[in-house]
Order: sequence, then structure tokens, then C-alpha cells
Amino acid sequence: MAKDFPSRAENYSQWYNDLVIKADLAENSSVRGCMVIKPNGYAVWEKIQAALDRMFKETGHSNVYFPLFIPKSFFSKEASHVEGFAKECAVVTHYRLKADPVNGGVMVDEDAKLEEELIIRPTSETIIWDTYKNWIQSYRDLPLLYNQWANVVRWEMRTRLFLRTAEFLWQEGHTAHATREEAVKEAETMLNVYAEFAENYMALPVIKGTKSAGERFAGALETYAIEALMQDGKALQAGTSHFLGQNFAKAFDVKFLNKENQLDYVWATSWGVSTRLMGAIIMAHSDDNGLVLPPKLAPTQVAIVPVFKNAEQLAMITEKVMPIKKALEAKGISVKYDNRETHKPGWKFTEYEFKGVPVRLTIGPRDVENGTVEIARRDTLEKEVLQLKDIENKVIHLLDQIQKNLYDRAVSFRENNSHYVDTWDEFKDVIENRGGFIYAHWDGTQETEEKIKEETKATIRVIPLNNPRSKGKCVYSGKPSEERVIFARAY
RNA sequence: CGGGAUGUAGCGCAGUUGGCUAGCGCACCACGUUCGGGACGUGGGGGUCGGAAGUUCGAGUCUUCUCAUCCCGACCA
Repeated sequence: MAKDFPSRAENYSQWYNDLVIKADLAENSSVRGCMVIKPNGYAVWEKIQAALDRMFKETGHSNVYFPLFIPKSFFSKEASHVEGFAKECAVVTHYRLKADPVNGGVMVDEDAKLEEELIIRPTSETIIWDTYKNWIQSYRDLPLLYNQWANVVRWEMRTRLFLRTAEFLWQEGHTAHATREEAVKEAETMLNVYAEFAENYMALPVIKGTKSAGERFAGALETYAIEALMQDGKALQAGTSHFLGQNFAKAFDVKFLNKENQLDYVWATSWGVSTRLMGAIIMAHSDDNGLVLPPKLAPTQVAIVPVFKNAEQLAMITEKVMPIKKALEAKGISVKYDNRETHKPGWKFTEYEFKGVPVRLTIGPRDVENGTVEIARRDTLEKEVLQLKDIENKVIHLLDQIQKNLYDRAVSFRENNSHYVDTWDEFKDVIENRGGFIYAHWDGTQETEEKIKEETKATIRVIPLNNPRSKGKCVYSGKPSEERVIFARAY
């Protein structure tokens, strides 16, 4: 059996309460499944944004912003795209309220009905492509490499905090290219950006691959994804990058003159990651003592807790602490010196463990006397007493170690929970009793994929890139297969 | 949208066949002693029992409707 979620983390609440909470909207509100992102949570999101944004710029992209509202008619243009989203759209029908003479309060002014309803974007392909049409005439206008940081709304039947909220924050890249090859390359480049970010910043190992036809994005020819394994043995799709072919260009009539002076449709990609990444961090690293944040994304990287009995002692300790704090900050480390007299040291220790602060320094009278400091790491909960000399480099070294250890730990967890399975009985047994990734042969048909899903709730997470060829028989149908694909139950 | 469960103080919960001033733990406030792993004592504040309607002398408790949350399905880049 895969490691259960920590006992104290029922519904993850022990873990995520410091980052987000469920939105507590007005009584009788029919808005459900929204989240409030608290300061610490938003700080994590800002770090995610900053790192990704830099990587986008490095790969030649710029940021843009498009409207939240999309005219309904835009959605009637790309058939499969609409089919994918129509069932979960919030629709604006009126633009004014008026006083309610009967019940008091306010009511919708029926006179203020919109001629054409507006859809609150579930994703921005349609409005962006409608605009791109006017920006592209010649191959000289290409490529367009744009990204948008925004919020979107999807009226999901069932929501799940972090992983599937009705409203969420994300980035969506939308690019236009002159050739098929260039667009495919773009989709693959961005997949690599996501994978690099997940592994280097989130300390989350991911498997890069393509989606089966059944799991593909509505309107895409190919969907690339990074897939990660959570501590409960379920898979989480952490990012996607789509090669859209010419579908959207045809739907929105986006043509350009190529070098041969011939009119052609442009080739497109889109790619995105969302606040779901915060859910991935939480579910991948946290333990019974609360959150564990990777140092590179932790809003506070070092917490310093003084131990004191009176004001003189605190003053003495503060005098020692301030140079350390300054030295660390000079090296770009975020430090919180918690000199509050309202909480005891023990309370603070537990508090920073809950919050997932990677490194904690403790300084008390004993340390002042000996010229030492106690250093504690969140990932292993180990403590050590160090000489104060050169403490900033020791801390920086430890932060790196923690970042690496979290990654290594997640890799070995994934290895220990990856199973090569060749028979259907074993497949069912592993899914039911152990969880994790299953590498199994598949006959390549959507029919088999659906049968497997019906019987086990497992889906094909990805067909790994650069997958080794290995002849075998489909674990379900027994038909010949050329490669193994990854099955898992997923969020 | 179907099945199940839940809704009582900021959080977690108890509240019997309808009955008297609605309780407990944590948190919060005051004072004192404490302070190197969530301290303790004493005192105190905080509630239209999710909402609406109904039955009743009397409703947290019963009935109907409604809203939300959680779980399981269905659905879901």
C-alpha cells in the first residue's frame, strides 16, 4: 500500500490551512468550490510566478492580457473545443441591479439584459485567436509567442480545494507559428520548461509524455503533459502543453502569406499551469508535522527563534541575531526573526514546522555564551549546534541540501511505487492495493483504455517521451503492443 | 446531476423519547507564576443552533422546502 496521507492531515487541512482556505461566501450564495489564498499561500504563488515568468522570457515569450469576458458567439467556432467546455461555463446575462421593492435588497434589472451573453473565460483560446486574426498577415508577423497570467472559471460538478476549484489562477501561453515543425517544437520546449521548473523548484520529479487520444485537450492534435506521483499513490497532472495544429486557425480564420506568397493557416500551441501546482507541492512533500516547502519556493526560508526569560536576555540575543539576519538577507535569503514575547519558543518551533519553513535557527543564553546557534532542518527534523562563525554559508548550504533531499526523496518514493505489470489480475491487484504508477502494455485503442478505466478507475497518465520499444501483449486485451504506457488513478 | 453523510462560538465537537438560563475542548481577553519542543492556575468575553416556513403551551431536537460542505458515482485542458 502506498504511504497513507499523514494521519493529522485529514482532508489535507493540517497542511494547507496556512496557505489557503475554502472561500466562505455569503449565505445562500450558490458559488461553490472557490478558495481564499492567504498571505503565505500567495507568497508561494508569487515565487512560482516569478520563476516561471523568467523561464518564459528566456524562451522568447512576452506577457499580454485579454478580457475576462468572452462573447458567447466565439464559442460556436471550434466544435470540439466547445464540446469540452460548454458544460462548465459561467454566463453573464445582465449588467445592472436595481432595488427590490418587494423583498428589499437588490434584484437583477430585467431591462438590463445583454443582447449577447458573455462567458466568463474557462480558458482564452477563443478570444485570443479572434484577436490574433488581426495581428497576422504575413510570415513576417510570426511567430507570436505570448503568455497571459490570469484567473479562469470552470463550473465543475465537483470541486476539490487546490486541485479543481471553480475559480483558479494560472498562466496560459498561446503561440502562433508559420510551420507545423515550429509549433511542435514550441509545445515540446514548453513541456521541458515545466518539467525543469517542477524538478528544480518544486523538488517534484515528473514524467514527460504525451496523452492518449481520450485524454487529450479539447481541440488539440497532441497533448504533452508532466505527470507526478503524490504520497497517497495517486497521479497528478502538473502541467500541459498542447500542439493545436491548424484547428483554431481554421475556426477563427487566421491566415497568413508564406514566403512562397501562398495563403496558409497558422499553426498553434497553448500551454498552462495553475494553482494546482501548490496542491502538488503540498501532497508530494508534507508529513505528519505539517507542510514541507521546498526552500526555493518557501516564502520564509529561515526562521530565527530566540529563547529568553526577560527583556535583557532578549536584547542580548537580538544583538547577536541582527548581523546574522543581515548577512543572510544580503545573500538573498528570506529571514523571519520571531522576537514576539507573546509566544513561547516551543510554540514557535511547532508553528514553523506547521508552516513548512525549511530552516530554523534557535539562539538562547547558552548559545550567546558559547558563540553557537542551534540549526534545525524541516525535511528530516534533525537538529545540530553550530559555531556562529560563517553561519550564513552554512545555512545556504543546508537550504541547498534540503532542496536536493526533497527531490531525491520524491524520486525514490516514485521508484518504489512504480510497477511493471504484465497480467490483468496483477494490474487490478496493484491498483487496488498498492497504487502508484503502473507500466503496462496497451493495445493503443481508446476502447481498451475506457474498459480499463471502467473496471479499475485507472487511466493512461502519459505515454512517456523517448519510451523504449518493447514488444509485448496488451495487459487487458492481449493484443500486440510496441511499448509500455503509464497507468494510475489520478486526481 | 444521482446515492450517502453533515451543518450548534474562530476551529473541533456533545446535546437523550420536544422542556427550564444551549454545553465541552482548543483558541481569545485579564492577572500571576512560567519560558531550550505547543506551560499552568484563577477569573472573563463570545451563539439569532446554515436559511425559510410549519406543527406545538414550548423546537437545537419533529415536518416540508431550500442553501452549503464532505464522501462515492457521473463529469472534468
